[in-house]
Order: sequence, then structure tokens, then C-alpha cells
Amino acid sequence: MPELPEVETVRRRLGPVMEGARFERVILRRKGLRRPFARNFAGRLTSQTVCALERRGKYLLAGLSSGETLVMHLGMSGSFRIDLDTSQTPRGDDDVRHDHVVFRMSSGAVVTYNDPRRFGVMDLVARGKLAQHPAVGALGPEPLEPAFDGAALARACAGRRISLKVALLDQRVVAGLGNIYASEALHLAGLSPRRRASTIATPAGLPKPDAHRLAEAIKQVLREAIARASGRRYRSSRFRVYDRNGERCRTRRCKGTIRRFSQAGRSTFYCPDCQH
DNA sequence: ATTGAGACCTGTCGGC
DNA sequence: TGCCGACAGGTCTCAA
Repeated sequence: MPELPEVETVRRRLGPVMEGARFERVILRRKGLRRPFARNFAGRLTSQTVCALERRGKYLLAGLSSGETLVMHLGMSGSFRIDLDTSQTPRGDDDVRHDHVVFRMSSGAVVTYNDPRRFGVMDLVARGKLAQHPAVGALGPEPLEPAFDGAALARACAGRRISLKVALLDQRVVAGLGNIYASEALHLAGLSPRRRASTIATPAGLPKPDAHRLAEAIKQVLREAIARASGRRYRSSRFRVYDRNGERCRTRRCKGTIRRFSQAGRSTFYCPDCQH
């Protein structure tokens, strides 16, 4: 479940057991995930201390004592499991088939990366080279930072002929939105996913009112999702439009029906009656 | 320069 | 029950 809110939730869970702890042992159960692991990945990690565990878009970044950065991405199906009792790891009910990477930390925690589809990423980046990392270095603004606003969004969308929905999935436009929250934000903002991205900006690249509305909707949708996921006993939430094809729109006084269609090979959900 | 299509993997679900 | 296609919360690469 890996868009920004879910990755942020993972960061908050892993932080307490990884920050300030050393990698005592790193086990790789296969040669790589989406791509092969870096040469001597396990060896270079072992005995290093994690100074800080941060998030950038959908990436987790573990700053290491050497100055290197461990870059992690959950792909479509990645997840971490934390086992505090090392004597019985993994527990009997865990599906161990897709446990690809195991970190034994000096905190006593065993952190296991599981990823059935193996679209995830684990990469080690040299000191000072993060900005040159092809994916992390190209990321757009963090949507929850003050620097991200309607003006920033308009600048990134100006002149672009792609649809608004596809633009929101472009990690250079804004970092961390995925297929669910792109649809959700557009619905909250009342903007059609079919519109050209350029229509939220003036020809000069300045924000129209829709750009401000969309930037605020993005922030709100992400904040609410983080709060839901981090809160105890979250109900595996219902979304505003995502995965609700054929259901009634929940916007007040809207009698529309949620529709699903395909954009750039991915499902988009929206209400034709209240998104323009 | 932009944009869409296909590739990468495995699992699940609905229809026949 | 079993088989088959469609689909899944993400990127990357390639060709138009």
C-alpha cells in the first residue's frame, strides 16, 4: 500500500527501531528486486549506524554513519515487518516466501522486507550523491511542505498537454502521489482528471484559482490519509472515488455516479457531475 | 521534448 | 473444481 501516506506510516514505525541502531547482519535472499543489488550491498551496510530515517516522496532514506544513504522504495507490494523477539523470527503465520531482505539491528529488532512482486528498490548511494540519483534527485516538491502550493503546481503544469491526472502521477511535478490519491485529490478539488494540465496555469505559468484549489486538496487528502493510517484501529478506509465505480458521489448535493476509465494505462475514478 | 505503450513480477478475483 | 483473462496502490525504457 505504498503512496506517500503509507510510506510515511512505515517510516514512523521503522524509525524507533532503526535510528541510532547498527546493522549487525544483513541477509539478502536473492540477487535483487527490480534491479540487482549494488555490489557488496550487504557488506557495505553491515556495522553502519542509521543516523536518521527520512522520507522523500515514496522513498525511504536511511542516512548512514559513513555519509552514504540507503535508498528504499516499496514498489507496488513491498512491506516491512518488525520482529522484536529474535528467538522466533519469523512468526509461524508469516508468509516467508517473499522475504527478500533481512536487517538484524543492534536495537534487537529484526526488520524484514517482503515484496511479492519485487518492484521495490534497495540502493546504496555515496555521500553527497543523492541529488544525482536518477529517481530521488528528480523528485518534485514535497506536497506537505509549505513550499508546495498552487504557484509551484502551476509552474510544473504550465504548457503541459498531458491530462491533469497523469501530471499528478509524475513524480517531478509533485512527489508521493500515486494512483489512489491523484484521483482523490482531483475529486476533492472538483477538477476533471481529463483536463489538460496546462489549464490550471496562465500562459506565463502563473496559478489560476484551480491550481490553489488542487494544491490544497492534495495536502488535505494526504494529511487525512496519514492520520487515518497512523491512528489505531483504522478501518481499511473507503475512498471518495477510488474503487467506487458505479456508486453514488458523496459530494454534498451531487447526484452523480462515480465512473472509472483508463488514463496512461491506469484506472482513474471520478464524478462527471461535480468535477470540471 | 513529450507522450503513450510495454515490460518488469506475483497474486487475486470474477466469469465460464 | 479448474482455467483464463483482467487487474492491482510503481517506475523504467523505448519508439513514435
